[in-house]
Amino acid sequence: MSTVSLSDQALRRPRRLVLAGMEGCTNCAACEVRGHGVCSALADKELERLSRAAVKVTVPAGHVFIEEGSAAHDFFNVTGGTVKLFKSLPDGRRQITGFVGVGHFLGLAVSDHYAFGAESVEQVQLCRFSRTKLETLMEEFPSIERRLLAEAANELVAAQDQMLLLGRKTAHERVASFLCGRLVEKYGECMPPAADIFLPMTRADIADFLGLTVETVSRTFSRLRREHLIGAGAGQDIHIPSVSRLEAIGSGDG
Amino acid sequence: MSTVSLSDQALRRPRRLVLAGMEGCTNCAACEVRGHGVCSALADKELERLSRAAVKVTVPAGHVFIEEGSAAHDFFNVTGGTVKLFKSLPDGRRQITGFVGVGHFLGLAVSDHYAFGAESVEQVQLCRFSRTKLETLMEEFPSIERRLLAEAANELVAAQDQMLLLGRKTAHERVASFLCGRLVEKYGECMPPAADIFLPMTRADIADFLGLTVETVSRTFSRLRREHLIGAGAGQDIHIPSVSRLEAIGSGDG
DNA sequence: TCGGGACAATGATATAAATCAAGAAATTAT
DNA sequence: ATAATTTCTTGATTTATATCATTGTCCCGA
Repeated sequence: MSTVSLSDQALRRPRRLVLAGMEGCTNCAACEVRGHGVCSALADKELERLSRAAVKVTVPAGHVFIEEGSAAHDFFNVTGGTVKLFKSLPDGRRQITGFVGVGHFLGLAVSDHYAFGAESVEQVQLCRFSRTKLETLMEEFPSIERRLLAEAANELVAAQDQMLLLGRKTAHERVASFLCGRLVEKYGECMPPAADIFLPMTRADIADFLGLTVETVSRTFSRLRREHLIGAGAGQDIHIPSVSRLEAIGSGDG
Repeated sequence: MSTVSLSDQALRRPRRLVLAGMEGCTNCAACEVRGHGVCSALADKELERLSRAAVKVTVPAGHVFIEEGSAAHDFFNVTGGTVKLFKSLPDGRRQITGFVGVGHFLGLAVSDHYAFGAESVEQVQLCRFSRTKLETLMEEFPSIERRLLAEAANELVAAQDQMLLLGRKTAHERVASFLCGRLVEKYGECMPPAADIFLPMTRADIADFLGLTVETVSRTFSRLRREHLIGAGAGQDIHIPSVSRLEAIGSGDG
């Protein structure tokens, strides 16, 4: 049995998939049991092939493992930890385009160079495939392609939400949206009325994700605290007494 | 879904697609001739099937043909004109996530409701498919799936560029990036040293795309004119005397 | 040819967020 | 533990862009 395994959530990510026939696992026990993370949407034979083609890698916190603009040889599946994806301007301004967690694929580049950089936020586990191998596998097993299409469609929706945030929301709304996003990441569809979240990233990362400065992010957290929209405890652990109130703020209904 | 935007880095747009065997067109003469907009990456037999499954629709300028949040029954391919995709906040703030032109697919929704709205900028021709039919066709012809994956990957790159623009660029840089994006749309890889473009959208649309106000967009055009980065002629026809200088501004190297 | 309505440009002023500056916590190293 | 860093918070001030207000320009229909 191969020791290399794709993340458990790899194929269960998108709650509802784009197209018929992709309903697959959205947390299926089967995946858990098999321990390979690639869900029932893929046949066992395909799973075998994927697993054998992957190399497991561990990246310590704070390491850039995809350099912006470098040759795009590999394709990754996150099996542990959180990764930040970013783009930069020549003078150092930086935009984090997303935080991706367990189960996400990355490296679906358009050209033969990565259009973005990737850095580990915490210690991260990855499954690495060569892209040429992935192409071969896709030829053989179209279900992989379907899985990637579903992932891409989900990311596209997230990207559009983020564009609305960056283009039109206030700092207050941005931070609220961000916290709601983390809640979705943690709870998916079944959102509790109150919740706690852990933020592995720094204020600076949050600022670069929300198109703000560290100071504004910090001030906004303080304001949310003052308004009792988040609990008093500072730092990385955030208590949210009323998820719905926060959602209202984040979606501009505040 | 959203396309376009194509700022700075997006200059290395689609041309080369994600995966082997997807080289196909993004405006190929063949498509023009065939008149269905579905590119050469698809075999003739598949094209036949797609064409027969599609209904051709003409939408006059300024019509919303996808209502935000409405049930996602259909899937479209743009065969003429320009479409704007957008998301709104309850109080009317709006973000245009992309302008999409001939050859683009749209409606690759994640759920059974569209996450965005779509409105024609000019008179638009569309091929409409039912999504269920598309699913059937995809089962039969995996190359369609591959084509959609390529499109989605391209849009994702464009979306990341747009996030960098919205989160970190100045008004000056945003407008320059926007113009460069239109140039890429028109000329693709082979960019002339100087060029003219026609902007079918209003200043208000440009503002909603760039996360600015109409006034700022107008002022920025005036500034670019004053700096001789664009020609003196006002309105929708823009002359760009030095494409490379504009690109430098747009990519933050100004 | 004229007149009305949308679109665009420009000026004056307001403001949200950035920048500059300093101290307080938290983390890591010694 | 204690020192050295880094991260976070808060305050004072500046600034880029938004907002408000006005005028000019381009269409299109009568």
